[in-house]
Amino acid sequence: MINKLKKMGLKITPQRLAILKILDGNTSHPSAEDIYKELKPQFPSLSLATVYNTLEVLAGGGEVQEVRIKSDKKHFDPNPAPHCHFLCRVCDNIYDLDMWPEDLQLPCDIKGNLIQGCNLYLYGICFRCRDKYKNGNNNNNN
Amino acid sequence: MINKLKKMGLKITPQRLAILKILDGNTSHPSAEDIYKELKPQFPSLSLATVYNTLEVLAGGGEVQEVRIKSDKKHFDPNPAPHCHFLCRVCDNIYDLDMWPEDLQLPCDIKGNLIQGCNLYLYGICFRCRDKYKNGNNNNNN
DNA sequence: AAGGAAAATTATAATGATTATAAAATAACA
DNA sequence: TGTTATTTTATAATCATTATAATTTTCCTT
Ligand SMILES: [Mn+2]
Ligand SMILES: [Mn+2]
Ligand SMILES: [Zn+2]
Ligand SMILES: [Zn+2]
Repeated sequence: MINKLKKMGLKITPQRLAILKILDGNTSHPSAEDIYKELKPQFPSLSLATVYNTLEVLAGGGEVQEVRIKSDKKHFDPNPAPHCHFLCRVCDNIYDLDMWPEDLQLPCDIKGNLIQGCNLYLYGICFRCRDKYKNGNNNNNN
Repeated sequence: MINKLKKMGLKITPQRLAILKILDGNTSHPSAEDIYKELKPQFPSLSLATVYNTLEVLAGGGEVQEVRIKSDKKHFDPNPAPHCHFLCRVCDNIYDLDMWPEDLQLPCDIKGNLIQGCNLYLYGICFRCRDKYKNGNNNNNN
């Protein structure tokens, strides 16, 4: 955790450690504001700009990846490896999906173009929301 | 062209026809502002809001697709079929790439999730820009 | 062809996520 | 412990997109 910051030549600060701690192993793909709201109680002086700055530098260093599956807001993923993201249009959650086109290993060459990065975004209805509909609307437990 | 509008129950206006004409067969993936700037000389009264409204209704009707390969701006594509987009980090152009994962035909089911839509975005250096570098910087014709 | 309702266009303001700025605080090194 | 570069913070600015409301236009009916 601390190593990630040192590796990038960044100073260790409580704010950065807290942000990294939230991200570590997190598969919920939080936005900058999500992280800010989660930390604000423990860090009353925390600034949203600090969260943005930290996420930007982590992304620039390849330690986290930006997920731009929604049109209005960026989300962040501590797993920097290219993998498939799925947005459920019903519950609005972003999920990892364990599928990746075999013929797309980076970096690669496609018709003379050098492919260095890739995003695969899927949209639909997650199995949880499908199940809810399947069970009918007679029991309205959202 | 006119049929697309009628099919969607929209009124035929000069502005909409002009926007559709620009889009027809266009593979440059223009933004709303690109289209606005191109039309403004011929339509001095044209409002940017009209361009946005038209693109939104066309996208909603499945006649064009939004391309969100850049983080700051939406681009539009008259080809509504899912296909692969590639952003060159050098020239900043968006290109179509003729590749699509075999195992991803829509709609489909992945682990219980219903997949209805998909975006595949690639990033790198296009063959044109690679050629320029290959030929060295001694002839500086950008 | 003229009238009129509904829809579209326009100018303009509002929104909201993100980025920039500059002063104050802090981390890390000697 | 002191010094300096970095970071945090509060705040303002940016800018693509969306909302609003008045004006204009389409298009169906007469
Ligand atoms: Mn993920
Ligand atoms: Mn395209
Ligand atoms: Zn869901
Ligand atoms: Zn290029």
